[in-house]
Amino acid sequence: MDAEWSGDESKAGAAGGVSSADCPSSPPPVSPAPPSTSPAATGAGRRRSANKRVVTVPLADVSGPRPKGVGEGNTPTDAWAWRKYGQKPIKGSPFPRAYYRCSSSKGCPARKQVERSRAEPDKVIVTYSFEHSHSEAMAAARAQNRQAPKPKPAQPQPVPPESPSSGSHDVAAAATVVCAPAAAETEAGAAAVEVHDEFRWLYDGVSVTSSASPPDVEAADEMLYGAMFFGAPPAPLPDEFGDVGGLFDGEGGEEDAMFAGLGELPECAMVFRRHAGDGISVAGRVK
DNA sequence: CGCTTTTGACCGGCGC
DNA sequence: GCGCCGGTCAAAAGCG
Repeated sequence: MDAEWSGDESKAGAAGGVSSADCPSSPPPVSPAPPSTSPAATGAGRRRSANKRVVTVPLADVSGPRPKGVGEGNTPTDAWAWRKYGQKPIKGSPFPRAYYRCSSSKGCPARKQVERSRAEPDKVIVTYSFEHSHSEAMAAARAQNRQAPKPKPAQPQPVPPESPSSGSHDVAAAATVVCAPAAAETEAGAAAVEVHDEFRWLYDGVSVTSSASPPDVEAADEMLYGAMFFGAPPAPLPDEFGDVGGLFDGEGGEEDAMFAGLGELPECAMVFRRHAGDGISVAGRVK
């Protein structure tokens, strides 16, 4: 497939070379986000040759499932608890990039970078590095325990982050998930407001407003992540999202217009997962 | 009290 | 060999 593999060369990674046009059922009328054009992108991203998953998600989505007490760590909608450990302005990009580490487990090597897409400010590029060395349930429990009291009963996590066969972590699979802004609305909901506050660094000029149903949001979340981490495309994403799309049409004045202009792309989450046979050990810095 | 966020500095890698 | 950039660590402050 056309997964953006930044295994050895993490260039495209955050540079923006992410395939923002992979939606099966949503022909992105939006500019396919010109990959190149980023000066830094070319010469940048050379460090850490670990495989990474590049995920493009709507800004709102990214900040949706975040109650409040939680830091932006939980940004990119997932059941894991993330802790921000750094933020840096990236050359060639008007938006800074935030660095997160998994705080669910102490020795979890999982990391992720969050940055807004240059091409599409309404989307954020989340780059995941390394897999979690613990089960999602654990993280979820932890996360919920302190941040989101949201009752997440059903939803049998398909499979733990661990690899299907190896059952190990380290292994980094690269996946490119492209979601339309519509999803954003879904998750946005009330979170959008908070998002704006906590994600101002991401928004940086982009106002997000919309209303959605939490349940749907979570669903989208699970699905999105399920695909990303479990490599198992949950189910009819387009369908679910399609429905969702219709949910947020009673609000979001500017946002709505904005997204509408984008082409109200339905929700799509393409996942290109791959296995990195080579054992990528956490290149920890021996300081 | 514990955890997370924020900001600055340092280190390492890559390109020229 | 030098410079540039990205990535990570560390310390301090704030909040729940």
